[in-house]
Amino acid sequence: MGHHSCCNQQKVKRGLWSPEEDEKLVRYITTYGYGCWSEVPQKAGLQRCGKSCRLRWINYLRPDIRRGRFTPEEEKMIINLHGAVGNRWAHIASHLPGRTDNEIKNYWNSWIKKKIRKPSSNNTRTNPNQDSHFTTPQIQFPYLNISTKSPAQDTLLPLKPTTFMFDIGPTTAEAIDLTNNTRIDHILHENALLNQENWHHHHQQEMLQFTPLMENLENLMLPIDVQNSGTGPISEADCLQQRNEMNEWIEAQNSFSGYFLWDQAQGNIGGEESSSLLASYPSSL
DNA sequence: AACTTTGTCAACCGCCTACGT
DNA sequence: TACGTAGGCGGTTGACAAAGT
Repeated sequence: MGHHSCCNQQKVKRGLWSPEEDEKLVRYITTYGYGCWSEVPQKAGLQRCGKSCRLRWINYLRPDIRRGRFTPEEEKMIINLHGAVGNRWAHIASHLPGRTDNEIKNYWNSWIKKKIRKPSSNNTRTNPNQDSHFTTPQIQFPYLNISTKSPAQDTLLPLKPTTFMFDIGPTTAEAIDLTNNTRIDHILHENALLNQENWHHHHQQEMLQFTPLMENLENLMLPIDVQNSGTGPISEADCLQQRNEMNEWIEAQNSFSGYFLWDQAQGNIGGEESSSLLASYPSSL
């Protein structure tokens, strides 16, 4: 009773892992890989449940894990992403190579505790909302409410209006080189794949990574949204077109001041269609 | 030095979803 | 369709260490 459903067997060990157990798990995984975690304990000679093995591997033993303090860049990333997507730790972790959801969650929770304990002392931010639950500044741009679908359409159509979903991916923001089209290619390609297979998992976070000249944004966004709204998965050709339009637009700009987290789904939660710009990084608004 | 409080973080719990039967 | 299982996820716990008294 009280034991996890996967761990019903009598002699299942729990608690901290010993170095011997770690060694067994590492040896097994590096030799045979992991297809089915529930088989791993028996095959690796461990008195653990598969879930425990999985967790130990993912959070501690896998070779590409990154340990130690978060860098300032990582901290910024966490704060901004949390402002956009909330407690979706796995999602946030996917943007920080080598970091685990657990680690980020722990970091965030202890950071929150510190902030609560020391309210507003050494707080350099200007937005008073941030101390409540550390959202990034919420700035509404009503003229960018471009979704025109009804809630019914929302459930019927597999594809939300796309806007541009610029997911910064596994690299840090600094790695984005706007003079280099390769990065843009990658992002748009990722966008295409997501729209075909996985859109609903990612729709909450959309990034606009260009200068916030709103009239230009509006000009740019509207046609593309209309074009792709409810028409099914975006093709590679559409992505190429998006890229070309975007490149033209980028070239027309004189400066780049950051990227922006764009949460189009937010308004849909309450049944009201709206979009909001949630955060900017690294520039301030 | 002894004890208490606070902080950190690995690991667990229970819920959820996907998938197979 | 209903059910069972595996794995992914976020919330939470608790062991241990560090800091404070």
